[in-house]
Parts: sequence; C-alpha cells; structure tokens
Amino acid sequence: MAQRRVEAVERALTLLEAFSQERREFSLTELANASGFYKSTILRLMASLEHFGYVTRDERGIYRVGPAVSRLAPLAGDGPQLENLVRPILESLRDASEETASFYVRDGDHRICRLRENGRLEVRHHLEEGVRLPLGRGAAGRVLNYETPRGQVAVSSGERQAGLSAAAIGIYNGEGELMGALALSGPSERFNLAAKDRHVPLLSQYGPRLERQWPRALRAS
Amino acid sequence: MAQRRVEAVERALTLLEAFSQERREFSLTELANASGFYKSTILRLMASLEHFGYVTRDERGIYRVGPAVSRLAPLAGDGPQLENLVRPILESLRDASEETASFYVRDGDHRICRLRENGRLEVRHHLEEGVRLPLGRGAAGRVLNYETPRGQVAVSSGERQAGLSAAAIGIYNGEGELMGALALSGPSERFNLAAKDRHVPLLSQYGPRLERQWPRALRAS
DNA sequence: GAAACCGTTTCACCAGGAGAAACAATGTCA
DNA sequence: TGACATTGTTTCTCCTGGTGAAACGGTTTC
Repeated sequence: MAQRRVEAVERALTLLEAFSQERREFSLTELANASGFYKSTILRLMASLEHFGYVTRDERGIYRVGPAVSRLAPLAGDGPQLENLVRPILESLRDASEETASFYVRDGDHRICRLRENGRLEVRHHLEEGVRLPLGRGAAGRVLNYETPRGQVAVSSGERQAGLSAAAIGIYNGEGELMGALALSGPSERFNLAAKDRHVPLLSQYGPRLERQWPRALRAS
Repeated sequence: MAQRRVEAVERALTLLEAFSQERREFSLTELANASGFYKSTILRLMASLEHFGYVTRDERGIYRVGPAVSRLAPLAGDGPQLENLVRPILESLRDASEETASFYVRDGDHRICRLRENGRLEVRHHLEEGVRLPLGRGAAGRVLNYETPRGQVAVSSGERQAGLSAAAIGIYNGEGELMGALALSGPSERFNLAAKDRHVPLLSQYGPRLERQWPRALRAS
C-alpha cells in the first residue's frame, strides 16, 4: 500500500532544516548528530541535493546551503509583487516611527520575516529577512496565531526576547483570510514610551491601508 | 548495491525546477506534463514538499513555491555578508553609470542574479534578483564560463537578448577562485555609446575594489 | 447525457534505499 | 614513532516503501 508521502524526500528536507542563521555550515558527522541519520544515508541524500544546487560542498567536505534556493526564493508567495506592495509601507512606517518595520507570514507552526526595514538609530532591533521565529510569542507571533481579533493591534514586551518590544496588526485579504502581520519593533526602554501614542496608531492607520491595496490574487503564502 | 544518490529526492527537486519566473503556478496535470511523472507519484512527492513548506497548495489544488525557501535563501552563499559587501558597490555603479548594476554567481551550468540595482531611467534593463540565465551567453555569462581572462572586462551586445547590451568583470578571491561577475547592462542603443568610455572603466575600477574587500572566508557559492 | 478531464485512491511488484559494518585516510596524543 | 580516535567513503544484504498503472468519483464541457 502506497504511503501518501515520500520518506526519502522528507529526510532530505529534514537535513535542510538543520541549517539556520546561527548554523550555516555542517560536516557530515555534524549532520549525522543533528539528524540522527546514518552517515551513509546522509551522503546519498546530500549528493542529490548537491546535484540540484540546494547545497554545496567544499573541498573539505563542509556542506552549505546552495544557490538553487536563491533562484526559488523570488517565486515564493508572489515574488516581486509582494515586495512592491509592502516595501513602501515598511519604509513609511520606519520613517514615521524611527523603529524597525517588518512583515511576517506564517509558515506552519512558525513565522517568517519576509520583508523588513531596519530602524536607523544606533540602538535598534536589527532584523534579517528570512529569519524564522516561533508562533505565539511576540506581537506578530500572536497575531499570526489568531490570538488577536481582526483590526486590533497586539503589543508585546520582552515576550520572545528580553528588552525587545513590538506591536503588530494582522493583514487580511478581501475574503477575510489572514495574509500576514505588519509589525514595528524596537528596544523596550524607548519603544514602550511611544507605543500607545505613536506606534499603535501608526499600525492602525497603515494596516487597513495595506489591506485596501491588497490585490485579489495575491497570497503571501 | 546502494546508489550514490537518491532517486525519490531527485524527482522531488525536478518538480521544483519546473517553477520559474514565467511559470509560478502548476496544477497537478500541468506538473505531470512538465515532468513526465505519474500523477500519483507527483501527489506523493508534492505532499512531502508541502509538509515542509517548500510548496503550498490552495483550495483549487494549484501548487506554488512556499515560504520555506524564503527561510533558506538568506543562508545561501554567506547570507547578509554578501549583500552588505556587494550592495553598496552596485549602488555606486548604478548611480555612476545610470544603468542596471548586478552581481551574478555560477550555479552549475547556469548563472543566477544574486543582487541587482535596477537603473532609474524609464528605458532600462529591468532585472529581478534570483533569475537564472544561461552560461556562455551575455557578458556576465562568458565571464562566469571562464571565457574571459582575469581583470578583463567582457562586453556583449544582443548576445542573449536582442537590444540588450552588457559589460562584466570577474570577481576573484585571494586564492584566485572565481566568486562571481559584476555587470552593467542596459538598452543597446544607449549603452553601446557610453560603454567604452564610461561603463568599461567603471567596472575596471570597481571590480578590483570589490576583490580587495573580499573576505577570506566568503564563498558566494 | 455522454464524453472529456480533473484530482484522488488503491494495490502488486520489485527497484532501490536504509542500515550496518568494514575500510581508508587523517588527526591526535603519549 | 606508534597506538588510538575520528573523519569521510565504500560495500553489501535485506526488506521497506515507492513506482507505475489502473480504477474511481467528481466536475466541466459541449
């Protein structure tokens, strides 16, 4: 009886999951420890991933994420469309608040920072596009986890990371589906003072504006 | 006797290869036609890819590239490091030439546009990050295919696309390995006039400058 | 209302992948 | 210098589990 999924593929993808911002290089043995698979198995799986450019391997045998993902990344969600739509809003939010503005989408039981404009102040929340964070913790996390009613701004302080505060609002498309979360974040000491009077109103203003511009066909995935 | 690669994994990756800028949505049957695999096979492979977030599937059964690749993309090569290094140079080149500036890396028998700053003029070469182009054709393509001696600027006109001209120079690390190609491109009519006097010298100037800044550990993959 | 087309389910067969152990090539320490 | 540990690689047997083909049920088309 055929399964409904393919184990070998899932193992290969599990290996890819080991790579992260903090850990972007693996030797064979390290991958074996991280995944629990046999080295011979990993060797075969990684050879296929390497053949398609999803990982590279240098002369010392160290594995890294390869260029093929860079090719696919712009196709995720709706490629440049999302960027053209959201980026200008992030820039406005960043300039108006002087804090880091970002747009998160849900990815299973995590959330991914798809776009961000880092604040310009020396002390700021420095965020990278593509980082994967837990659902449920942090303002944007709770919004994407459906813990916040539509149209309401969630705020958090030190929830996911000590000293970091944030505010976020859900972005819904015309059919009422949650497309992502628009967020502002910065150091608690400064952020909390201005949150009520400035950051929350900003999101209440720009969130619905973004929703109004949201194209019917765009799913930020 | 065990193979040295895993067939099921390669089939899954072949399915991902079907997606491109021009074609970012597939129904099951379309994928079957594009890949030649049986529909039942595709259903299983895609279920695994979907489970890990590499593709998504909407209520109508349409497949799209999923958010997991957005998570991995910043890890490719050396993530933000490459961007922080090359982006400022692209901006300078773009401003000095008024044409589109880009940075390509090799990916097997193709090249990928990793970073770009599009020109600001109305008639311009509009390029997207992540596009995959053939090796061997176009100035950057020939550079990455080792058809141009180190330090020399390659020029092309209408080679890959009619009406499009470009100039490119190879970027080598301290060990003399080719890391990528720095390129300028624009509409032939305008570009060719200024190429000899402005664009080629600009690349001769910025190419070596980038090489001097290139960190020992950075491999753009 | 038949034909065409779609996505999905089922199942027998056997290719091919997992697992384990053996092996080779370095690296490390006494 | 030699023993031992650690790394990546190869080999081989067994049997899982993936492929391929056909059948199924729903929807659209004409």
